[in-house]
Amino acid sequence: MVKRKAPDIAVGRLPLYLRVLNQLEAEGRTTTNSQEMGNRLGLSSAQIRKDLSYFGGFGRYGAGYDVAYLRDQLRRILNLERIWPVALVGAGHLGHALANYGRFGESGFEIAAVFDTDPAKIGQPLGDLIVQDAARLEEVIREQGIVIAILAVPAQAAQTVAERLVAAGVRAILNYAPVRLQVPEGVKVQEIDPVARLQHMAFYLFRK
Amino acid sequence: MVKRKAPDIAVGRLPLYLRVLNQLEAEGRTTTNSQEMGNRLGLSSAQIRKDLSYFGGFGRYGAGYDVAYLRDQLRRILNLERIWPVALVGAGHLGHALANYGRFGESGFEIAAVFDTDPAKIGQPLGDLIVQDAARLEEVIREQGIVIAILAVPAQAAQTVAERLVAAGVRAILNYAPVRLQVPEGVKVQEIDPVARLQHMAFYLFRK
DNA sequence: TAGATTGTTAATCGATTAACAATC
DNA sequence: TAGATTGTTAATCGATTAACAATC
Repeated sequence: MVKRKAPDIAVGRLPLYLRVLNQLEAEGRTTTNSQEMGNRLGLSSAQIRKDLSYFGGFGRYGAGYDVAYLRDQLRRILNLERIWPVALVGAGHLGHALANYGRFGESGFEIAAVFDTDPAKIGQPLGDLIVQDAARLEEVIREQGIVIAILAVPAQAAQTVAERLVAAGVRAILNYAPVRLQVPEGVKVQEIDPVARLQHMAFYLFRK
Repeated sequence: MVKRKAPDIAVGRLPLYLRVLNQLEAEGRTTTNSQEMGNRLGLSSAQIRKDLSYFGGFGRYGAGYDVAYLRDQLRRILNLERIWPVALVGAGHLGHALANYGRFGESGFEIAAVFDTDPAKIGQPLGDLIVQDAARLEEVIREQGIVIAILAVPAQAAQTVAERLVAAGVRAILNYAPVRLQVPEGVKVQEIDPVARLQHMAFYLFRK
């Protein structure tokens, strides 16, 4: 039986499963099952079993899943067995929050370089790093073999910076600018737009 | 012909359409069409026309859409003709970035109160506001008639705070904590988890 | 009128769920 | 073995797209 390629939407849920497994482990739990994981995430148990089945069989019939084992498997599948160095572009308020975000390290990522164009910011410390001149973006990214970037620059600068990142070898961009980036085939982009999320929810609020 | 209720996934794209219309307007454009909007968002023109059709007919046959008119209609549909006061819980690095985020005001939202439990933070200024004791959460939220909150607290505090928010009248939560909140029917939650997004993209990166 | 683009229908595609045989 | 839960299939559900009549 040939296994169908996992749809992107299923891949996108794997990090949630990983998150739940980490939580379970922190609670001292050693086994779980698709029903319990589903409850914690508001998903059906069938969906969880189906998503996992794209990648293999990780459970034991009648007994569920070993928390540590499934967690390790998901980390392997998601390419998280190494620490990915990440370039952060933009050292404004958001850049500061991201540079100080404690969860990257334990999750497989590490901010390895921070850039800005503002002369007042260049040279200043940010977390463990020093803000570098964005003019040196390509150079530093190539030197450090960075393939993941976080874009925290103003909307009007985002597309240009994205193109420079891609030219320098970046293949995944977490984009905080409210712009749909145009990138070549093979480059992944995920957009984070809190305003769009708030507006989405506002639709359901009662008019007062 | 009875109009089918708009699916949530279509509602969630309306803010993107609104964003594009604002951009077009900033560029001085007065008309557009579904093809152009689709190009800018990486969506098909059919999808845009279909999404809009759940709410009415906003275009002109042969001529496309009037930018300002469609923008106004989307603002009306999304309940953005008023400024929604928003409670921000958590005055850490992320809270600071959010309190200083310039885009809320022009988008229909305004951070109206900031809370934290840390005595070192309570009383300190944050943007135009003063950080208040989280003990007074319910009181302030009720007083100000706040129904939208942004949760920027540590994961282990998130569920408890969410319950207090809901009890105080909040009906929409933008959740930055890496936890799937359990909330009653009728309360909307949107989760923002940059780590999950990075992990999603890491799946597609070449193993090195 | 000719040309263009909407709004809508129907077809297609893909994702979720229900159900259950497999199996520990 | 009895009980439990997986992994997988097939059915269902829902979203997207193609196509085109409507219409300015």
